[in-house]
Amino acid sequence: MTRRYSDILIYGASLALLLFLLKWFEVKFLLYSHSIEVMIGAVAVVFTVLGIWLSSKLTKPQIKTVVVEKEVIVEKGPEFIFNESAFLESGLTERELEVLTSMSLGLSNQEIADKLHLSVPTIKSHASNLFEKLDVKRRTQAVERGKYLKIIP
Amino acid sequence: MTRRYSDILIYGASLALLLFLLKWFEVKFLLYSHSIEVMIGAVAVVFTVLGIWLSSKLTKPQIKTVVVEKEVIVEKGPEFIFNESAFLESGLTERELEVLTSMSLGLSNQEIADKLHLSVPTIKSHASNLFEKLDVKRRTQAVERGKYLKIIP
DNA sequence: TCAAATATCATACTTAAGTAGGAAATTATG
DNA sequence: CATAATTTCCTACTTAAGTATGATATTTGA
Repeated sequence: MTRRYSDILIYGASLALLLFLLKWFEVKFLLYSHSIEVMIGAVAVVFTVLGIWLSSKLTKPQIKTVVVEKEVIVEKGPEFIFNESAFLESGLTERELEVLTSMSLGLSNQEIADKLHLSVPTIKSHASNLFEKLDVKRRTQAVERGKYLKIIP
Repeated sequence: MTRRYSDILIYGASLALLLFLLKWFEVKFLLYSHSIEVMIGAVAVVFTVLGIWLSSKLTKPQIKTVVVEKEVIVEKGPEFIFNESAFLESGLTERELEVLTSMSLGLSNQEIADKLHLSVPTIKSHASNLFEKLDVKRRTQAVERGKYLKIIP
C-alpha cells in the first residue's frame, strides 16, 4: 500500500520534470522547427509509457496467486474391530476364542483355568483344538494369527 | 491472447483518431490562444489515461485469484515406531531384543536358535534375562509387554 | 428325537519352556 | 590396560505346554 503512494509521488515528480523539459524543448528547439505534431507525438508516447508503468505498478500487488492448502489429517486409530467373518471361517468356538484371548494376555493355562473356572486339562484341550483350527503349533503363534485375523485385540 | 491484440488495435486506432483531433485543435483553437502548455498537458493526461487503460486491459487476465484447495489425507496407520527411550529404560540388550522379536513371531526356542545361529541354552539364557528385565514370567507376557512399550512391532 | 457338535474333565505321556549356577570368550569403556 | 558388560554355551533341574485318548454331560440342528 505504501508503495502505491510512493509510486504516485514518483509519477507526479516525473510528470513535473517532463513538463519542465518539454517547456525547455518548446522554446529552444520546437519553435524553430515548428514541428508541434512531433512534439505532441513524443509526449503521447512518453505519457502512454508512463501510464502503462503506473498502472502496472498499481495493479501488480493484485496479480497474486492465493493458494489455500487445506490439510485434513484423518487419524486412523488402531482401534480393534472384531472380524466376524474371519472368526466364522476359522471354525473356532466361543470357548476357544475365550481361551485364545486369555492367551494373548499372557496368561498361563493354570491362570486361564482359574479365570474361566475350569480345570487345566480342559484349557489344554481347548488349546490343542484351537491350535489345529488356526493351523499353528504354539500359543505364541496362535496369538499372532488371532491378531492378524482380527479376532482378538 | 486474441483480446490483447484487439486491444492494441483499438489503442492504435484511438491514437490515430486523437492525433487527428489534436491536429484539428491545433489549427482551430490552439493557435489563437497560444497555450501550448495546456495542449501538451491535455495530451499528457489523455495518453496517461490511455496507457493505464491499455495496461489494465493487458494485465487483467493475470489478475486472477487461483484458489488451490489441497486436501491431504494423512492416514495415520498402525505403523510401528520404535520407542528408543522405552528400550533404553528397559535395560534390554540388542540380543535380548532380537530374541524377543523372534518370540513375538511365534517362534520356538529351537527355531530362534536356528535363526540366530545360536544354541538353545543361549536362547533360554537370553529369555530368562529379558523376562526379568521386563518383569514378566512367560514369553507371551513378554511379547505383550514389548508391544505395549513399542519396542517390538 | 437323535446324531453331531460342543464343553467338560481325566490320565498318561512327550516336548518345550523356564530356572539355577557356572564358565569362557568377546566387546565396550573409563 | 583392566574391569564391566555382553554374549555365548553348558549341565541339571523344575515346571509349563502340548498331544493322545477317552469319558461324560450339554447343546444344537435336521
